[in-house]
Order: sequence, then structure tokens, then C-alpha cells
Amino acid sequence: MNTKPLLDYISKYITLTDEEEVFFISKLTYRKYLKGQYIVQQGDICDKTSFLISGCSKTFYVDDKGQEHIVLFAIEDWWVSDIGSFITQTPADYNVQCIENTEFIQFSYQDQELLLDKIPKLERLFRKMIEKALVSTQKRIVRGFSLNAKEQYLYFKQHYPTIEQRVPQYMIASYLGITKEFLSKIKSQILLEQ
Amino acid sequence: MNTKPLLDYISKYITLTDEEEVFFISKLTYRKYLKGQYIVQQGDICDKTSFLISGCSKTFYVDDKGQEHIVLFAIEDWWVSDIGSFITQTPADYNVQCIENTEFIQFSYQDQELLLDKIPKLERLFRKMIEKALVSTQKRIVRGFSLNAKEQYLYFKQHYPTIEQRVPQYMIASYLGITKEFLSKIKSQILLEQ
DNA sequence: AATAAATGTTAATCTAGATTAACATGATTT
DNA sequence: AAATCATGTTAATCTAGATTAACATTTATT
Repeated sequence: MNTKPLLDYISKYITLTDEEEVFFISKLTYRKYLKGQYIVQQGDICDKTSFLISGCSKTFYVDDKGQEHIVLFAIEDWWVSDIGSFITQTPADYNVQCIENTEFIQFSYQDQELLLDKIPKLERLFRKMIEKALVSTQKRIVRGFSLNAKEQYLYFKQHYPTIEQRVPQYMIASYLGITKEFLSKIKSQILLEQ
Repeated sequence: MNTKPLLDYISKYITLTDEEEVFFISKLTYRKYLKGQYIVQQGDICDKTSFLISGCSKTFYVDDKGQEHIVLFAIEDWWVSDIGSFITQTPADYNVQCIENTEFIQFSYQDQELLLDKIPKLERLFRKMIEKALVSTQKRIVRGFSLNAKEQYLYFKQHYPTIEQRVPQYMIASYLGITKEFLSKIKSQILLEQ
């Protein structure tokens, strides 16, 4: 198991002793998913939090009409889970599905409790992780208010150029809350402008 | 300063020793705002987190066209701040304004750091607070996907009956992301159905 | 290489909700 | 009790973006 990316990530927030690091690693599991596989399915209880090592995933909600709404793409160094479901151990609202073959390092809900018990300074790490998630959610809400579809697409393209390349266009449309047809229109418009 | 509501709130998540409690209280300040006053203004740096003791506030974003978008009403026992601005000490995206005379207990960014230093178990409290905020944000996003305007209004009315009574209708419309005219239409429709 | 499946494009049409404007009511202020 | 201000209502019109459908292209499978 290649724990380096995760340990590097963690070291930005807290410093573990050797002993703590060993215990921490002992609670981690490595898992490889194939393209199309689900890490979380809406309705299930999300029993693990996953740190993405390689690949790409999408987090999305399917409404009554079967419409998919993507809320997040994750790539290297991102955490994924349905946080609401994980925290309260109730059914998940969201799905997380791999859109490439994807590797994760994961820990279970129970092991998170053990980890927090044994290494209280992880509280700080988890706080920081959740803060980051909350901030990016709130920033995205603000973009939804202040930018039109085209501006949101340009923002996405500029800030996540890798994702824009890796992910099919209809998924980007779903992420932006527009149809693929409309995104297509936007893209041709942008081309004309240049 | 009436710290009881806050201490009661905290005791749901952690237990402070007497000494810790004294130190904690020493870093709190009490402040009364008049109706219309701002706790946070977008563009300012949000330097404090506020726990609402009595009254009511709205958190909202004003777009380029001057349009107000309410994202949260807060009443007794809720925390308010622009979390992104508070954490990163960068300009706030949101405004928080009192819609009644309102009392808060507050602590500053600097004192939060002091508090976390002296009482590490507060990490857990703050983690839990932010988890709650993130979960309710994500739940609200799901409602946005799965419910139409009328269903969202009914959800709001059912879950926050107090707020529905206290707050002018045009603010509820803004919270629901619709015009007051349309909310009015919805309400008359609901009346007809009964 | 041929076929099938997935994804993208174009263009016509549709619709939920927004906008506008004129009037109504209820609450404050003088 | 007028006058003013805040909020609500009704109804006509407008529009951003959605939907549909037919076709095009790219990618995966045989």
C-alpha cells in the first residue's frame, strides 16, 4: 500500500509521532476500483471515508426523475464520502462512482472512532478536512449565484483543467447544472469569440 | 453575560473541566445587535464566530445585479459566520444581518486559536459544529435537486415553523430562490388545495 | 475493417419561473 | 386620521435554459 500521498497530505495539518503513524497506517486499507464501480450508493450507509490516490470519481445525486446531478469530481489528493451519511450512519443522499480505474486509501467509521480515541490530534486534521469541504461548497454556491452558465464553465475549465480533459462533456454539463446540448452551445460560442 | 445556552450546547459534544470552562468563558464576548445591523459584511474579513442567544439573523449573498440570495436564517442556538472568511481570514462572500434585535456570544479568530491551544478537546467541538453545517448545506442542495419550489416551501414551513412566522415573506422567497410574487402564488395554491 | 455504443452537435420548440406594472392591504410615523 | 412605507397580490408578458429529435462523430467491440 502506497501511503505516501496520504501521509504527505496529513503532514500539512498535523505532525504524528512514529508510533502514532504506525497505528494510523494499521487502520488504513487500500482498494482499487474499476471504472464504473461505486464507492457509495445513495440509500446505503456510507461506512468509509476514502482518500483518492489515482484515478477520478464523481459524486452525484439522482432525483426522482432519474436525473443525475454531479456535485463533485475528485482526483488525486481529494477525500470522498457522503459526509452526512458517514457522520450520522444514516442512508446516503449521494453516490460516488469511479469514472476511471481508481485507487483509494480508506478507513471505516469504526476505525475513525478508534483513531480519534488513540490520536486526539486527528480531531484537528478531520476538522480541517471538513472545513475545506464546507468552504468549497459555499464558494460553489456563490458561483451559482453570481455566474451564468458560461462563466461557470470558464471558471471550471480554468481551475480544473485536468478534470475538464479527463471527464466526458455530458458529465461536466451535469456538474454545471445544464444540459450537454447547452454546454455544447456555450463551447461553440466561446470558440467564435476567440 | 448569559452563557448558559452556549454551555448547554457545548455539553452535548464535550465535557469541560471547571478550569477549562472558566478559561473558555473568559474568551467570550456578549454583544447585542439592533434589527438591521450587520455581524458580517461581504468583502470584510469575518473575524468572529457568533452563537445566537436570542433574535434572528439572515445570511445572504448579494450578486452584481444587487439581488439578495438568502442561504440561512439563524435563530436561538445556531452559529453564524462566514466560515470560509473566518478560517482563511480572507474577504467574506456572505453578509450576516440581524432581522430582529439579536443577542450573540462571540469569540474572535485569535481567541479561537488560543482556545484550541489551551483546550485541545475544543477541536472536537469545532469539528462537530462544522460537520453539522456541512451536512445541512448538503441536505439543502439535495432538496434543491429533488423538490420543486412548492415542495421546498412546504419543507421549510414544516421544519422551521417559527422562522416562517417571524420573517417577512419576501425573505422566505429569497431563501427559496424564488420571487415573492411566485411564493405568493404558491401559498394561494396551497390554500385552495385544503 | 465493420458494427455497435457512447458522446457530441444543431436547430426547433417548450416551459418554469422571472419580470413588470398597477393595485391592495397593513403597519408606522407625523 | 392622513400620509408614508413595507409587504403582498394579481395578471400579462418575457426569457434563460430545457427538451426533443434527427443527425454526426468518435470510441469500443467483434
